[in-house]
Amino acid sequence: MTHRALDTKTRILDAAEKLFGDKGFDTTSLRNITTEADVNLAAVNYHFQSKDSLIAAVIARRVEPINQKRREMLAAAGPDPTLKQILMAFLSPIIAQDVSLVAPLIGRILATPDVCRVQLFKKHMLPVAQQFTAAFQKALPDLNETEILWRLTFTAGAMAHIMARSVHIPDLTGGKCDPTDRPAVLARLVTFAAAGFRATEAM
Amino acid sequence: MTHRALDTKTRILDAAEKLFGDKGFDTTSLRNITTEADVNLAAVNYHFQSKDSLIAAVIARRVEPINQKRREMLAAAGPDPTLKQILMAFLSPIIAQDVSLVAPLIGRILATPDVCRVQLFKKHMLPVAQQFTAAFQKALPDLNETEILWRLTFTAGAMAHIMARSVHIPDLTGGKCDPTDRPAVLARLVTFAAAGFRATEAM
DNA sequence: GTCTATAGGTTGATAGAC
DNA sequence: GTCTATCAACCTATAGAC
Repeated sequence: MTHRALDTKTRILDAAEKLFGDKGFDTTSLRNITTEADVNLAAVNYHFQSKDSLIAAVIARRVEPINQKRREMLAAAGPDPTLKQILMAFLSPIIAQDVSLVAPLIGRILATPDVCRVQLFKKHMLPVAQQFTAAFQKALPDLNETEILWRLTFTAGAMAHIMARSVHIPDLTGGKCDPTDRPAVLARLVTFAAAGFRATEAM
Repeated sequence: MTHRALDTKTRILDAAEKLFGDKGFDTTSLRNITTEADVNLAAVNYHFQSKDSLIAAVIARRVEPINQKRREMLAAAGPDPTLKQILMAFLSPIIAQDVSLVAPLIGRILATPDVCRVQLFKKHMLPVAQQFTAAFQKALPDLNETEILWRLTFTAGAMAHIMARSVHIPDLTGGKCDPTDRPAVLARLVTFAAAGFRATEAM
């Protein structure tokens, strides 16, 4: 019996999550991961079959709880949620994430077209997106579905961007924007997106 | 004298731009590029010194004209541009881009933290961002600089997202959103962002 | 300027001992 | 389950002939 806190499989997932977030999926080699996790190189191919399967496992471990939380918050808002409640249910679980470690990973997923489309969007995100589009339609009956889908895309893009670049935002804003204050970021994005969703064509 | 339409250097830049956009900077090898460009492997190290220099050259070739056009549009709007004019000057040159070939590349740049920060943002984007922040402050005197920087970040994120994922948006929206209709996309994003910029804290 | 050839290093994945 | 050792393929970059 070893005195290690976590088992090998978890150690690999943790290390992979960290490195994928820092350097991206392609740049991170299995050797980088096993070194960081302090496990043997062959262990990754024993517990997971391939690098692609490992990527899928890393993503699923973080995305599924977030989507679960999204569904819970949307359900908790009752049968007729307000625009702000819907946006909170969609954004809060991913932005107000406990660890700053998860943010870069999520950002990488959303910013990498190939991995994203195949692994995440088609499997994890599409049902959630449909559920939220329906909620938006109910809250904004004057907006047609196409318009809602566009504005949801814009909102998801803003979210993805502050996730992906959370480390660099202070550098780019002369230290004026602090992305580590998650509740403040969330409040600002909800305000911004809610106004965007309520915009009328004529400006 | 060869019958080739373009010289080797341009052929390399074109091929690199295409492949970087499709597969990302790290995944694309110099061999991929020279094969696509139908030039010799050593040519890339002759005309550019290294892969990093090639990436910088590919980025600069597209980003500089866009930023130039942004400055021109902002100046053309006069000394007191409206919010919509500022947003148009910022978004139009990058979104209403002629070719659909450029969109993935721009998306990749904005989605890759490492290359982005070093190559693009610090060199190309920071002066433009400062110029536009000043314009926003003049148009929205009630908004403090931090708030403007956050909302500009959200807007840039939405822009980056539709650039990076322009190929996949129809797939994710059941064909309802068509990102190839650039003027329509631009109009929608300007409407969305303008409302977001005008939002008041209390919702 | 363009080519071939190759050095020197890294990668993902596996075979087989323990 | 964990290890060592290794394969075959790939990479960037360069040296040197033409």
